Amino acid sequence: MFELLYKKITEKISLSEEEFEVCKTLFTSRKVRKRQFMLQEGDVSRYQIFVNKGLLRSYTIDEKGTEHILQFALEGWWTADLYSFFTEEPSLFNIEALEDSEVLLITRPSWETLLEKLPVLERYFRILIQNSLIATQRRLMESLSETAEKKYLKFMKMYPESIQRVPQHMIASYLGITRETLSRLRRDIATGGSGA
Amino acid sequence: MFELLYKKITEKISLSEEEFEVCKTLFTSRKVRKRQFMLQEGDVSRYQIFVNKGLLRSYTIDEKGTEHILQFALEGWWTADLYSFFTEEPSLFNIEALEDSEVLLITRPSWETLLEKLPVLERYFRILIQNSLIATQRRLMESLSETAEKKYLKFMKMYPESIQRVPQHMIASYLGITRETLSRLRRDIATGGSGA
DNA sequence: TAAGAACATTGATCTATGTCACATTCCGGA
DNA sequence: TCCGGAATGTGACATAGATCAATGTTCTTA
Repeated sequence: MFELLYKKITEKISLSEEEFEVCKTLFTSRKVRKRQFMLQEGDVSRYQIFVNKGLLRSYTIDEKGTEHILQFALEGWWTADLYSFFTEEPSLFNIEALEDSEVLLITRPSWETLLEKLPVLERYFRILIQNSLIATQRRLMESLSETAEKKYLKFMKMYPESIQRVPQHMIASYLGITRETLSRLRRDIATGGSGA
Repeated sequence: MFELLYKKITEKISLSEEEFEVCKTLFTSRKVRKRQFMLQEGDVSRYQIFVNKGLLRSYTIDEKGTEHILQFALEGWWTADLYSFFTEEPSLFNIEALEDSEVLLITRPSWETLLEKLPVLERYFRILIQNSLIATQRRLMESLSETAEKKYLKFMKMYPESIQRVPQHMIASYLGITRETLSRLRRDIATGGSGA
């Protein structure tokens, strides 16, 4: 149940199995079914979520009712609304399972305890968040400079696995284009397209 | 010379003046003139930059030659190309002073030393990067969902006067619109506009 | 295993914003 | 204090992608 988390942590920092025992006492495990919500807009994000198995997405809905996906979270990834988690303000995000999944949850108080007992985890989370920031900055720059087609091609290269598991209209929503546009540009790529 | 840095750090974590002495030995100070570059595309980002005084911007240039501004960095802010800084790969970013400025620089090796000697700074940097991630995620979601005009109005609300004093074409470039579009929507706001 | 829901495709049309070209204003340095 | 380049403004036109509407396809679950 905790193997993946231990593996992920020790990829970034060194942590003995004895130290890791502390983690086991502070996380709780939960199974979630496809389409089940871990967080709904307006609620406070009570947990940081580690995905043990399955796939989640976090997204907002704008005034027009259009969904915008911030993140897909696969096995071994973390997700949460960090702002809401730390400030306890209501969240603007929804977090929903796209497949039957298994997650590890940690509450804010447990998380504080964890960092007190294992301060070396500050480094782990710093690295994690740092990589996330780098990726988000890149995505922002690309969203401002690339055409819809290039964004899609880069996404496919970057996340080949997600392509198989996520419906197209959600990929469109992640890329900031409509499902119709994505459908059309896929057709164009498939026919004459770019390669040949 | 180090007062602002000390103030900024102790806003987030507690650090005695004695401990802070270590910092003083690991940073170097530099004055930069307006239009001077701290980093140019293709070079490795050798420093993390703390802005003591003045204003910098970091930006990329796409294949069409269009500039896209990732960040304005005011007094008390950090900037760097984190990816390049940590991987030592050539950077895709330029970092340029928009005013005569004064910065504190820390190299990668010094930064590693700093964290070894003062591990409590892991927490400081974690919090810093976390806030940056939250802000970048919000900016990304807004760039996907808002009109040019709303993005501009939010920008004006969000940022202090000093940033609003940067040339308009740079604000346009930060918002991901052309200077012509910004010019026109400012006219529209000024005349009939939104308020009245 | 059938019916409804979710998902994908396609055509016609619309629109916000980009592009290009030129005029005007502003500002820093000799 | 004047010059030249940077910055801004504006009109005419182009276009990527959105929107609307209809149809076809594939899950899923009772």
